[in-house]
Amino acid sequence: MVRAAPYDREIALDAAMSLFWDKGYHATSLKDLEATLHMKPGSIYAAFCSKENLYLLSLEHYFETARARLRTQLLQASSPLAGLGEHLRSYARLSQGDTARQACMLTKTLVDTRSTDPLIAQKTQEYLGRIRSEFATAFDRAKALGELPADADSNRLARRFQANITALRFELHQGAPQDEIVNLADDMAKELEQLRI
Amino acid sequence: MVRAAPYDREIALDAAMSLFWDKGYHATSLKDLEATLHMKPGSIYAAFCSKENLYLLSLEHYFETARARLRTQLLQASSPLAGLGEHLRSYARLSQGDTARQACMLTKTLVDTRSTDPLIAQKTQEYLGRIRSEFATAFDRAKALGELPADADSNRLARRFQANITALRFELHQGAPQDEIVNLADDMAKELEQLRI
DNA sequence: AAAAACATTGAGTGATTGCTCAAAAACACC
DNA sequence: GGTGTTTTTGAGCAATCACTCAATGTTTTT
Repeated sequence: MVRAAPYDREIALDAAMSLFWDKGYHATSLKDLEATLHMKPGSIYAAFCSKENLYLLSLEHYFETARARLRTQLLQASSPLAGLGEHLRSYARLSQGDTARQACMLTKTLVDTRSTDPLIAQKTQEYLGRIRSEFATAFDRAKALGELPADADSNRLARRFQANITALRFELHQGAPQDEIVNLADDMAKELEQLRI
Repeated sequence: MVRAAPYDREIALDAAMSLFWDKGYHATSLKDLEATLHMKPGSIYAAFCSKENLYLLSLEHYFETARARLRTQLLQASSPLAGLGEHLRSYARLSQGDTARQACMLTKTLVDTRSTDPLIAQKTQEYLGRIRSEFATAFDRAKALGELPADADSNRLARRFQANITALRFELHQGAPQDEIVNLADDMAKELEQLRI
């Protein structure tokens, strides 16, 4: 009998994340995970304790990745507002093929677990809040740099911005035609740029 | 043995809708349905064929109800744009308690079934499209009445409007504080009213 | 090279899944 | 009140669920 290569925690976690992101918590079975992670049930439980815990770890992995991507995107931009606008429009450029990855995993998770898995739902709310505060920080920087009026409400703008992204990504997930997605992202980006002065 | 009262199809369907809306398709078991509908498995299958079919019927019931509510709301308003604005703000007035009913069932369904139940997902997309065309019709009426410029793009506005509602309801579902919800609805409504001329 | 420590295996656990169907109960008609 | 139809019942089906563990294989330590 050939022994499988020792599992790589990072690779396994990334694969689990993809699967969960695609199918959701409840619709993903251990059989699915065994196949995707190339691990037997015993190994999965030795490494990750439970399906719920594996989901929590996958979710954390998603959050860390998403936040890192956002931060580099904001740092590379010519200004905070430009960075946020670029972030918005970058979703409109996503390939239409990869339907599973188009809606935010945090959004999908909250919908899937809000009334069945308090622990997962709570963690998800926390992550959403932390992403939102990244947006708020960007708006704060915009104020400090004179891109926004000094009396702008960063938290309110952050909530509005996050709501826009949620909606845009849901439209992607829904399968809206590419040109309508681009229009939608344009409308949202214009709204953002109108704040500038 | 006491025989149960003959089931009332409308009442049962409404109860099923509530349960599915709350827990989602995958997380709802037949045991749950039996308890909620006060029906034994045999009766459920005699009346509704399968869990999937019961879900489809519940979804249809949701759609009909939601559309009817929207239509009366639009008819009662002083103008199309005013009606749409009122529709938006009415979500912000929803009680914070009823977390399950705050996100749109169509939204939740699509997230839950997109990559596992093509039939349900497809029907959901259809219903979302039909709601969107209700919005588009309202924007058309606004144009006809001179509330909007003649060159306004009704379909584009409808998509944007629906995206806003999706986002607003998700924030409700997420548990955002009441005052922030009101602010968000205000931002969206103002955006709508800025179109007027 | 032997022993101790660790990782992986996969058949198998009891519970639960969506669902069936023969029997029984309630109804409609005469 | 008897007969035939319709509806409801609930024990129980095969399949699947999340999960366990003794056995086995692979390293590390000595």
